[in-house]
Amino acid sequence: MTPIVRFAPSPTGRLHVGNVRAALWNWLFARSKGGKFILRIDDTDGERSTKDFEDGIRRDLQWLGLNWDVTFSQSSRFGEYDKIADALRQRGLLYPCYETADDLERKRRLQRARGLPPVYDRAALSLTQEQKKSFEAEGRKPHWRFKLSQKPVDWNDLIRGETVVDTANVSDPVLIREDGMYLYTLPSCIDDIDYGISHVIRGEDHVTNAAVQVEIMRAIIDIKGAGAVPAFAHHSLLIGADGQGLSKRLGSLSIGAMREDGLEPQAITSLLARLGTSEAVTAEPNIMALAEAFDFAKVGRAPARFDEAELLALNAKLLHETPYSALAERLSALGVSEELWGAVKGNVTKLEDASKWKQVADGPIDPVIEDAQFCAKAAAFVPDGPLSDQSWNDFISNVKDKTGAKGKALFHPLRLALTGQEKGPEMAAIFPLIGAERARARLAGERA
RNA sequence: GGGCCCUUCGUCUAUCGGUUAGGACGUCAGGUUUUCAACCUGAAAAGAGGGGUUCGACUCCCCUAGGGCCUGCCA
Repeated sequence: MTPIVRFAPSPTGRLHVGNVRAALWNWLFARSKGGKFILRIDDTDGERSTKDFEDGIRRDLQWLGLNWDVTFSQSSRFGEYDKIADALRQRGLLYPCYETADDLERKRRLQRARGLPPVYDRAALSLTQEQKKSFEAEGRKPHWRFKLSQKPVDWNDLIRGETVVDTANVSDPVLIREDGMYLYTLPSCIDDIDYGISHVIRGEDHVTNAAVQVEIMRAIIDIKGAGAVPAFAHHSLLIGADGQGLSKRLGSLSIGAMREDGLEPQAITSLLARLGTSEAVTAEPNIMALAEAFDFAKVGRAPARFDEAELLALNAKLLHETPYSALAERLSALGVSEELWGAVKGNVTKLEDASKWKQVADGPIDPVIEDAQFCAKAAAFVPDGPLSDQSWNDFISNVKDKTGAKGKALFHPLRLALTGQEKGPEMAAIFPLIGAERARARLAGERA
């Protein structure tokens, strides 16, 4: 049986590192097993969902290389949800409640104050027909809760192992709001059954939900007379480099922001695929290679730290290892030649850094003159005509002979004058690209 | 407040009662580059604390501390 998995974002915000990790692991698992990856847009909340967010999510996933086999939106399936909801009502598994949000809030506070878990007391279950009618007569609309079994639900989680959640400690979930809008819970369960989802891979913030969903899915399977409860894999969530939860600063960790910042998608997927696993994090230009090594057995249970500095370092490493041919289009758009890339790639963190070195090669830049006399003397030894690979060596030997400078005292002032930078690529490689004329001018302290 | 999960080098982790506690990234050192970065090689670096159980605990149990998550008419 080949797996069918889904990533189900709600289009109420941008994709960030946290939900991309879930998306990526779903994708890697599907691809490693020759399965299907479904992108489902959970847009039952018509007020908060926007087309812009949906488009953004699709764009981000595509940019990362996470292509999908099937995609659909929940808003196109309300008819299906209505059918199941009716069947659940008939079976007494979906019952109307008339408490207001304030009522519920008050109850919860009271329970908490008494040291009790804030679980819904099912008061609505003992409402008489007359009471319900009088609520309706007042113009009150019910919200609808699913009646849980109040028994332990267990499953063998692919990451967490044997997991048990006692639904006696969980409130009967509201499936339909007072205004008739579906919460994500029921549509998600129906879709997972209808689309034959074999594995639900997501964050551990859904562990309790899983128990609830198992019960709902069993009811749906019973109604339909077909379908199967999927396997679950709940991974730990990411925390920040400071060891604290990520939720507060998710905005800056959006994939869109990273793209705009000039990061390579492969750096992001390389890090997120292996962070929190026993697999070493390496710069992996080919996302399929990540899929081949993917295995739930390698996934740890402790929260893993996401460090932007690590991502940046990985981005640099990736670029250092990438040949010109793979980047030709983007580099030529920056006006960076293969020769220049070869000389400077070891000194870039982001691709756009190559522009800085193009500027150094083509000018104009302001030289940094440490020792004007020394630089002026050196200028006299810049060879004439086009410079070659050998030119730097010839030049430096002459300067050394005539000035007596050597080592750092020799190189440092020349590097500063010629490139304006403290550090950079090997001078022998970049010297010919700067050219004799500009080199003389810069050594004289002129902008060139 | 209640529930669930977690805690090994700075970081991600291996170990599934007996190991010189291994690897990767980072750090540092050396090499190379007649400088720096890059690159190559090497080194330093860890079982949160306290109790048990055991001939023997990183490993099993309990407590403490710390962290994450859930506890919504959000997802």
